[in-house]
Amino acid sequence: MIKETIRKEIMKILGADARDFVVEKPIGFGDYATNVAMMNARDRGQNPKELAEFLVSELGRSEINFAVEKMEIAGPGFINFYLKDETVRGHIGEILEKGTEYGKNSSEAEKKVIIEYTDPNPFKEFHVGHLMTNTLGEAISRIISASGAEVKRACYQGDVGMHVAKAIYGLRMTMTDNTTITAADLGKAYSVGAQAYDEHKTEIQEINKKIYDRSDPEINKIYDEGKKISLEYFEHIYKKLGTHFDYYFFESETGVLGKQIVEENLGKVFQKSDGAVIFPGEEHGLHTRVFLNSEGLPTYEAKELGLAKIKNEAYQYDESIIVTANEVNDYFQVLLRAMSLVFPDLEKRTKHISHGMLRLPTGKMSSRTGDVITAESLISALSAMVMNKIADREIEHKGKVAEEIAIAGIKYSILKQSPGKDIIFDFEKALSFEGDSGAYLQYAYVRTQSILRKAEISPRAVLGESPRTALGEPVSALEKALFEGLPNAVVLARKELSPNYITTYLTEVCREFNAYYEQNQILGNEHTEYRLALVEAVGIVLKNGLTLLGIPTPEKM
RNA sequence: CCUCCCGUAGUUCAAUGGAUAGAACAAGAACCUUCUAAGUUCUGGAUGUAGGUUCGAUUCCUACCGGGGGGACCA
Repeated sequence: MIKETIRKEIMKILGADARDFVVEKPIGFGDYATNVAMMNARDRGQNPKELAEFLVSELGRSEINFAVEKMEIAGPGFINFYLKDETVRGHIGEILEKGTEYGKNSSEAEKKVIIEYTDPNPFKEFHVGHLMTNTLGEAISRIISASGAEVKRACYQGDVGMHVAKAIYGLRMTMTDNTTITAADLGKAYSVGAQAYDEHKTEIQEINKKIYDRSDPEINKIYDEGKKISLEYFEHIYKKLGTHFDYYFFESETGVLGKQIVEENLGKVFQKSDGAVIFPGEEHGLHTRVFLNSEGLPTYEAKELGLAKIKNEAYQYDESIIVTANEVNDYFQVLLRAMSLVFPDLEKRTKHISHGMLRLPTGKMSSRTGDVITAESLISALSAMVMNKIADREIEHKGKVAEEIAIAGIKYSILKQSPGKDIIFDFEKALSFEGDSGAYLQYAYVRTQSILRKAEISPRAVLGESPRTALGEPVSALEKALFEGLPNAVVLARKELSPNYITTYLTEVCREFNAYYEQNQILGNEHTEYRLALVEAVGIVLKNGLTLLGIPTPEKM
């Protein structure tokens, strides 16, 4: 990329001890700009403008001149680089050549990354919170893959514990002997069990124990079937969401190992306290947490230590990323500190990132009271409204398209924000499909494909020719937006683990494309060949970008 | 009480320490005999308060105010 070339040439001039600087693509001040002069002037006893002038004259003799038309010094000492028209237009050809590979890089070709996300619990609902984790985790997985790393997706599921006992209690109360369990029954059963917990505590605790030791054939049967139904149901959702997992880990597996790890480090890392085994987080400026409860059972904390080890045995990762809701941030701090003492080599490679809560105008949700919005009900409610809107259009597989638009609406609203903050999900706005929304991006893509279908010549035909065929008109804002935009956004999104850089960029491309579309007739004129190439480039950028976000791209809508 | 996160237009969100703080919705005014108007163009409107660091602060530091999460046997 030109950006890297500029950086490299500046480093050649200044030497390796130069202070860090950025080369970025600002809006309205040339095509690329750098703050290098301001960053380094003081060290050299110069003022920023003197240094900038020196750099500009040196750069004037460097290889960037193949691409750069002129350089200007502006403001307090920025250097603005104006690219040559053929550089910008030449990039359109590059986009077409690379096709589905455009936007990717190979900076992490040797790296192995495991990423854990979604983590729904069998016997409970797959609710909108899981939808958020899944959307973010899937997007990040794809973005890391796009930088060349090998990425394995992991899902960690709580198949034992009180929530399961409650659900089984509820199932026994609500099911008659000869019915088979459905996924919908499980959510209801959990709610029944949770509400009955205060009155039937001992009975439910008894069930919990039997789940662990598998001593009761009737409970085993309900448990095995319920778990199977749950997991099948989750797969059905994953298919809708366009996600899949390479590894499934269960609490029933991590618990045994976790307990063992804690016991091995008793007295060194962990301490006994009030009959439980704790990690004294307060000594580290955090808070103290229980790892083994007074009955000797591992808590989630201990299980997580077991999980880290199991993950590493399953896949020798260089980096392990765990995506959760931010309500467990403090807990993860404690856990990672404990891990740094038990498995320092694993802790160094582990990173926890979190997202905010999805808040609905109706208020808070609770699976305990059954007052949840499941992912599926949200998707189908939105799909129905989309169906209504596209009722009189001639589209094949209308139901599928409607669902893809609905999912795009949800995913877009999650991925347009920087992760970590709560999301206020407003049905009305997600459905209005005006302005920045999933449908806005999909619609722009559909427009590109519609034009390409109508065209009688292939835009590939212009590939071999010089992009100068279009020199009769000035370089448009659209062409500038396409120049190296997606690869830059991918690099930034990877570095910050923030897909929203890609979302924002794609929205900008769409805005420019729609404006271009209004002002310029694509088909049937002297510029058609070049403009078609441009349209195809827009289509490639949108398709590749949306795919990285996990947002589907229908061909018609 | 302790601790972590967040305060940006009326609303929902952007902004890798940089230049004139970007969008969208809502409000007002235009544009469909032209490649899908789920679109485009134009007009108003914002960094909680007080300090500090810096050539430069929405961004970093301190205090305060406001909102949310967490604080030993759930995660």
